[in-house]
Amino acid sequence: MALGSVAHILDRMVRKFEMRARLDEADRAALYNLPFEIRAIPANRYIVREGDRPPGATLIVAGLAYRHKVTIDGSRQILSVHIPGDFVDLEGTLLRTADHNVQALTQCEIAIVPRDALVALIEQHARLSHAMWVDTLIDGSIFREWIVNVGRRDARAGMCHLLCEFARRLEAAGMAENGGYELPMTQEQLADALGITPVHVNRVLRDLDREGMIVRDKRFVRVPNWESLRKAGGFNELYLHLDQVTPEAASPGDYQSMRA
Amino acid sequence: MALGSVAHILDRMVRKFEMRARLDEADRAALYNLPFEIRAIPANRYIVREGDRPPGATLIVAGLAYRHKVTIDGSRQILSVHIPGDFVDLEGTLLRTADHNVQALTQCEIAIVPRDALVALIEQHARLSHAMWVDTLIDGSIFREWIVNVGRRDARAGMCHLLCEFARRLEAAGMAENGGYELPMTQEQLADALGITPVHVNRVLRDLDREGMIVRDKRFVRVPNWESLRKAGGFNELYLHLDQVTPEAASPGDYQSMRA
DNA sequence: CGTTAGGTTGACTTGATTCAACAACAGTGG
DNA sequence: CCACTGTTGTTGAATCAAGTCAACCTAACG
Repeated sequence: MALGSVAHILDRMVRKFEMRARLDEADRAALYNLPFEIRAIPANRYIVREGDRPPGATLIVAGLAYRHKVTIDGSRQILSVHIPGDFVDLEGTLLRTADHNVQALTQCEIAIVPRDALVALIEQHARLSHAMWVDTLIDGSIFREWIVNVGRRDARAGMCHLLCEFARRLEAAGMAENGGYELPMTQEQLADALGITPVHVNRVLRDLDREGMIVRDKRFVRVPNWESLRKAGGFNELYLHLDQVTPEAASPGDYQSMRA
Repeated sequence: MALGSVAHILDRMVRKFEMRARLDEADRAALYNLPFEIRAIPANRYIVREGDRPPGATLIVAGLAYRHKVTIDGSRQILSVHIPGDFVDLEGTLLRTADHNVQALTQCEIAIVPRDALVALIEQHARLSHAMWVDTLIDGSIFREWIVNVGRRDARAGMCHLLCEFARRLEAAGMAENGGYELPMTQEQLADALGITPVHVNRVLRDLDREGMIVRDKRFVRVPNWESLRKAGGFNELYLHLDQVTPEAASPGDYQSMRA
């Protein structure tokens, strides 16, 4: 994507896929020519519900959203948090039915791309299909790390890891100010992401704060010492595949601006 | 795949992808013409290590394998268990580096498909690329359910859920005898899959056995009352997408034999 | 036939939950 | 403008599910 071009609704999505495979002009044009319908979603509104058969794929254009499942006894597990540029329901679109819920974390703007247009796109553009597949693989990698986070890290380490992940992802997306970021999640939502209780989230955050691992101002989090947070969470960003380009792809430097 | 044909090394893989998208003769032929190298792997041998850059994709031909990660403090989390027909390291092949380990659970036979051949295949066969992508989406769905399992189910429910998942998957693959199956995992491995300790696994299994929820003979598990195990685990097989065919795909009934 | 991996059980400890109260704050309507 | 209300955050005390430690048992195997 040429620098200096007028910002477009789909820019973030296109930019992301350019990091996933080497696209040519036709690929880019095809992405930008996708039909879509923009919709504004207030915070906390459901975007997809388990069991839905959505008519199209949902792309986050602005705001944050999260996936979650609710168990039979009513407890909720948050599965991932998504940022602008992410498709959040390829499952519901390409598989038959959505197997989990997607809900707006903050106020969102979403673009709905009709299923047929998406299917036609991937049938006609092998590289785009490849890029989207790689994207799905990376999502899977993040899910795997979350299994580790809830399965094998205690509350404190899990929280540190989660904060590290958000920091790096928001930073990579240019959504973090220097040394901190706005994390618009309630403690209850953090609890549901970590598989613990809100009360315990509160205690863990308090302790991290007291020890100087983080500095909180409302929901803005600042990390004075990245290295100690990273160690406390056992965080290794390999699983985010932030530098992911296919081996054939762009020469080094092309995406440096994304990695600050 | 025509019934009655001579069994082929790649049959299970081809059969699986036929459930993921409607393939034509050329697609099938391309799959069967993939070059590969067969290798025998003893139980517990590593197949892929975190950080590896494998030269090709590994397909399980016979036996079981599992993915896992080890945290900084040495505890292990098992991420998934794989059966014949599954590719286990598309991550290492299509992304730059493997972000987790893959280890043989039992003695395995694997087929290694060179990376270039695989990339050529997906570039030339949109439907195959689609099928494999759908497969990755389903893997992701299973990972998500595992996040719920370790995050929001207690040890007992988690174990029941895990046993249900294995039952259904092995059944769908024709690897379960009626009413039971061989689960070749040690209690330590079950513990690492559930994010608990081996000692606790032992107690949970003992309790389930005493209550008549399961009947054990070595590692062969029989489920006398499927419905009660299903309820105790809060198991809903939607997430396995066992019936997954693309909407345009095969007419109903084609795969009934798989679902006993 | 000793060695080892896996399984089993009891006693004790601990990280996290539960319950319950209260504080801070934003929004809403009289 | 303030009282009212609901959501989110905070803290203490009691309880519990799961972990830890340690002993011992069993079966497989070179």
